[in-house]
Amino acid sequence: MRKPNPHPSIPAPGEGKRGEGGYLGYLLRQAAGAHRLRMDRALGDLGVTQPQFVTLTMLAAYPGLSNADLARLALLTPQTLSVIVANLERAGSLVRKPHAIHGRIQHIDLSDSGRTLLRACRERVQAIESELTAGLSDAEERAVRRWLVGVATAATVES
Amino acid sequence: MRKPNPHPSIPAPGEGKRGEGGYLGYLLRQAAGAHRLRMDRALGDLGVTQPQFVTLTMLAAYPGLSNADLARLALLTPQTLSVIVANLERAGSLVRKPHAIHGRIQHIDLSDSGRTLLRACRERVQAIESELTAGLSDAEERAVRRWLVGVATAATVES
DNA sequence: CTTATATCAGGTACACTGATATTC
DNA sequence: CGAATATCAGTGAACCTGATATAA
Repeated sequence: MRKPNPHPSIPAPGEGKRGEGGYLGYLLRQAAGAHRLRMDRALGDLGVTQPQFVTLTMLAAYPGLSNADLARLALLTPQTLSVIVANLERAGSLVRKPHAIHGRIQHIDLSDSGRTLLRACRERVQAIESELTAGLSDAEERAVRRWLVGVATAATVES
Repeated sequence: MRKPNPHPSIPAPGEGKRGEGGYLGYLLRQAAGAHRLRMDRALGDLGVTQPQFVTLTMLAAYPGLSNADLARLALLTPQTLSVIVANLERAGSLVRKPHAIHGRIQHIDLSDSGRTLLRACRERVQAIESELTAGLSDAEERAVRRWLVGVATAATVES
């Protein structure tokens, strides 16, 4: 039992009845977990988590989004995302404008320090990103992207 | 919240400088999150989470693994996995044999109810699995699998 | 002494449901 | 009233690091 796994190369259990490789969902989870780990390591000393990085990136691309908007984009509940936003606000990375003229909507924007922080994050993430695409042909990368988007949106459709 | 989401189609922010679609890691996280959500919904009333399902599946494929073994396979720390194992043990889905003859290794096996539970989980997961591969040609599925495995193992190699 | 195992202790971010208040 | 927003309260599984004890 000591070395049941000289190099698991991820066994991916599951009856490969009609297929070959076992659960695709298992591989998806495995890959996402590994990626999350690398991101945590890369961004850890900046005090930024993966969900926080996503949120910062969203806000950089679409300034002034509301909590609810962000939750929809991230496919999370507003309550969940409000925690992430609160943590980022506590760190001074973003600013909420209670303003909104009408409604109780709170528009959220990156602060200057938030923008600086995001730039620092991007530098580190770039290296990881490049490795993700390394070894993929253009056609393969397109297929992978299309598949990922499909999986992400499929869950959105039903409900 | 009923249908707040006509269909964002996941913007995937990130400067598409040299590429087109933005962060691949973002899409990966998005897809994994959506998949986790679907799994939670499908397995929720069985009281099983995705990590627990993975662990059960592992044990079915490789009975008698230790906590440390499982942690390595799942790319997690032993402490993290021990929590998952503890939850499964509390539910009576698995049995730990303090035995081990030598060492303090605790061999873990599915209980009868654990096996029954796993069967029930599989039925529900099958549907989700099929949807994952739907719309993929054989070549594309191979590419996706290869990519996922690569991403998962890349993090393993370094350290 | 070194390595691997298990486990205790502590901490945190994430993610959920449920209930409430506000505003259009 | 209905719909969308925000937010409070509570719960819990999953992650982590660090320290400890035991055994090969």
